[in-house]
Amino acid sequence: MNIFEYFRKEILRIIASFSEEGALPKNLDVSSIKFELSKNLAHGDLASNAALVLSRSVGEEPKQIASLLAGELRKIDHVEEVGIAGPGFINLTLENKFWHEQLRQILSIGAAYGDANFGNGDKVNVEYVSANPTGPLHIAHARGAVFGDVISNLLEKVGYLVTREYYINDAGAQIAALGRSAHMRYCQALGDDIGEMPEGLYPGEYLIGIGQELANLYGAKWQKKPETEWLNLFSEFSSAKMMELIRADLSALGVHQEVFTSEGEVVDAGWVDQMFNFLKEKNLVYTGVLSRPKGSGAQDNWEKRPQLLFRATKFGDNSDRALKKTNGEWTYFASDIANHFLKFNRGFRRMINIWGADHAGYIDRMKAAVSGITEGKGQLEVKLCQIVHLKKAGRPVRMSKRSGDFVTLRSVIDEVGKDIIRFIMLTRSNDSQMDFDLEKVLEQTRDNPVFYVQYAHARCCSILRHAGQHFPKKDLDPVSLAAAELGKIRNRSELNIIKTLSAWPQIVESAAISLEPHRVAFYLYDLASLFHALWNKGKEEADLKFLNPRDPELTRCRLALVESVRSVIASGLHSVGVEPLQELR
RNA sequence: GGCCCCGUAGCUCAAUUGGAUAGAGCAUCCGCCUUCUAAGCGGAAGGUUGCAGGUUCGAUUCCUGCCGGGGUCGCCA
Repeated sequence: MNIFEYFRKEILRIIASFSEEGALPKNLDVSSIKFELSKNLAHGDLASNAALVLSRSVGEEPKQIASLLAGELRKIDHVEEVGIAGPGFINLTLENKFWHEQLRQILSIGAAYGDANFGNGDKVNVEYVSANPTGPLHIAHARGAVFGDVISNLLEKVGYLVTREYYINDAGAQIAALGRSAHMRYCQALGDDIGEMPEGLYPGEYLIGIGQELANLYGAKWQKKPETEWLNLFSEFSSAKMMELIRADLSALGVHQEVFTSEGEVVDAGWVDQMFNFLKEKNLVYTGVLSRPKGSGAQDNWEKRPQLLFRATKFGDNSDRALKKTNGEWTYFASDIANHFLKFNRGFRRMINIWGADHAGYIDRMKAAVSGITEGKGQLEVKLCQIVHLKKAGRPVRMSKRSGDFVTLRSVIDEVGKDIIRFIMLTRSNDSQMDFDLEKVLEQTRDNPVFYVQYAHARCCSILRHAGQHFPKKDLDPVSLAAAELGKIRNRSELNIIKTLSAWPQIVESAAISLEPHRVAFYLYDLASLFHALWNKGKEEADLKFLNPRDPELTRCRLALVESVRSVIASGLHSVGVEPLQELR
């Protein structure tokens, strides 16, 4: 049980009974009342804003309400002290016994500690990466990949039924360009001198192998033929190959999506037509002319053109949006609406998309489309990941798309490993831009959070290994440690660690609700920091060492603490998809 | 020019979604290695949260207007 939830319920119960007696008004809005771990030790263990929140509707000073509530809070088990401070905060100090009991709980729940069930098994679709299969992934894709993946883990952890999804943009002009590029490489493999790759095609070396494969498969069959005869074949072949590559890269990053939806298949299955008919029926499409975009930019070739438009403005977008190109083809937007229409029909009312910051301008129209296509019953949330700048020793690593010369995600994985990439990607809020420095992330110092957290976990393991020399193995498993006489844990630093461990379920919950997985990374860093500090105290005060062969009872208490720290760090690392290390070498 | 994100300690970033004295790391200065891994720990110093208003018991957080940086702007995806 989440302790904050527990005390919240207690205070709500107290408020309700005062309402009943008439000491407080009835039907108070208590929704924003909460308990938190006190930031400042001088403020006790837990703090509540209850009196401040109620002040206005009750019509009394916060402090008066606080003292009314305080009298009852004092009667709750394990509450040692109730204080009123500042503008009217209620501070609880709890008996050590309460924290010992928390420790016992954490140990007996084990890896499931922090899990919750408020998702109620509701279906959520999380779509992320969704890069065009026109080339390998690079580091910015990794940010979205990790972000989406960890969001999914966290939502599962709190009880949602999550589907991780990748939407493959395997239709349209860019895929045709891929097919043409592959044809160039194919001709090259057959001995042609292709010279420079023409503007608009993909010059990257990754297509050379595909050209060779096509040459092996078909010989010279398509070498001199007109494009219309081979384009589809070449496009499909190479985009399929690219998807294999991308999936392998994702897998190397520890990202495994359950569903890969092909844009081409969505179109072929008629979902665009269905979507269009639906919108038409609801009078949400018309043929019209958009006004010229204002401001600078290369709009010199702009001219008035009637287009098939979706009434996005009806749902808050600031312009209606084109569904068909002037050549009669559906726009990307149209097939993306169809994709969301399909998702909704697959039973997802809640859809979460993770996009790169360059798609920010697309959010309003897509949300508008989802509102339209689901008649307001579906909900789309879009989270953006800001740009990642790849660096090496502080210097930018230049990536030129024109030459096709860029650092692939795969090469970064090979260089630093997936765990480091995953963790580093969570050391910034998704709204902040970030630098990814290939050298700094490998440093084994305190300013490398991955290392620092791993080191804490390894330290716990090391202590437990050493303990094995003094205790039989069966006495060291979490369950038997939970049975230890924990009353000997009295030191402030130790109790602080238990308090921090008690906040873990709340961290998971808030990270899942706000879709902000970086909170987990910061929490793990803080927990690791407390643990390292305690470890070091053992050097100054020998009786704070975890292992004390002369006092087996005390040692078992300490080991209980160590094991619970290990367990929560491991659980947090698993949530972010990082393998906890037993030892660092 | 419109829209979106960012602006917090010298630097890189947090801040439990409106809470108390705004916190970490790096860099600077001062301490700590016969150890359960010093790959670490403790302490000091560092702030008008870009600027100006507003909302209220209370604003880094919400609103308005500016300033600066980034992104994006009919048929590309």
